[in-house]
Amino acid sequence: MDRGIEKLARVFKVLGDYNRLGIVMVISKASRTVTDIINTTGMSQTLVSFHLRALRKAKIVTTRREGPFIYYSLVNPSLMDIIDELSHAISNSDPDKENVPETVSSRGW
Amino acid sequence: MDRGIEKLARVFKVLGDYNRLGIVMVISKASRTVTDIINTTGMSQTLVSFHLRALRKAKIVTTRREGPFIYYSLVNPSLMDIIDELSHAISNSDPDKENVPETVSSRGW
DNA sequence: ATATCATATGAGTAAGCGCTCATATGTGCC
DNA sequence: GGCACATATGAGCGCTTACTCATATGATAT
Repeated sequence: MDRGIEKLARVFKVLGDYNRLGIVMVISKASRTVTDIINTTGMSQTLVSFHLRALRKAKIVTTRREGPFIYYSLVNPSLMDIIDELSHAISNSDPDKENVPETVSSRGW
Repeated sequence: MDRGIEKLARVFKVLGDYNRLGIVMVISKASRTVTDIINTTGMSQTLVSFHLRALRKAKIVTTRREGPFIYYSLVNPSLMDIIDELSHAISNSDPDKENVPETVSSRGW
């Protein structure tokens, strides 16, 4: 069992969830409060907290407390670039959708 | 539900398995026979086939038949670069291992 | 101290996932 | 055709995962 690959696979797995990926995108530009994430994504408080725990455990996000608020941000901001690259890579290589592929980072988040 | 993100999450999820990630790495340099993959990874034939199905369905790999052999290769070879980038990104950003982090692509595969 | 807002946690559940076993399909050779 | 090799497939099973509910913790203000 290669430890490096195992760890890498774990990061992929954590990112391999629609809601979690959404959270990562929300906090990718700037650090965000949990309430921010709740409002932007529309998920329930508990669900957001649940996924944030997974992202914390995988060391993908960090927290900074500021009064009653907790700000979440990416441990490594370049992660978002990698996500974007992957997004491009997959939209280039499957032609079974006819509309122009929307880049992930082109949304309002 | 954003379709682009959903699809991206699905690719992440498929890559988020130790065995599958191993297969991707095996075939990343050059296309490989199923038997090659079996021998290189040490997995059982059924298990390799099982994971190859998932990788096919996610359009991460393609096949080319040559006689009785089926060669598997990455649909988009740049995927391996992205995997490597992510590998570096995570090994840079957690200092709780003291030994020099081994790059994924530095193994013999 | 109590109330309120912000966030986290533990238990429970249903669905999904990884794996194995047995078997099927496909290809080339005799 | 029949055999050997290469690969795929369907069913079944246990473990993990995503989610919700209820509740707990932490911070601030009154």
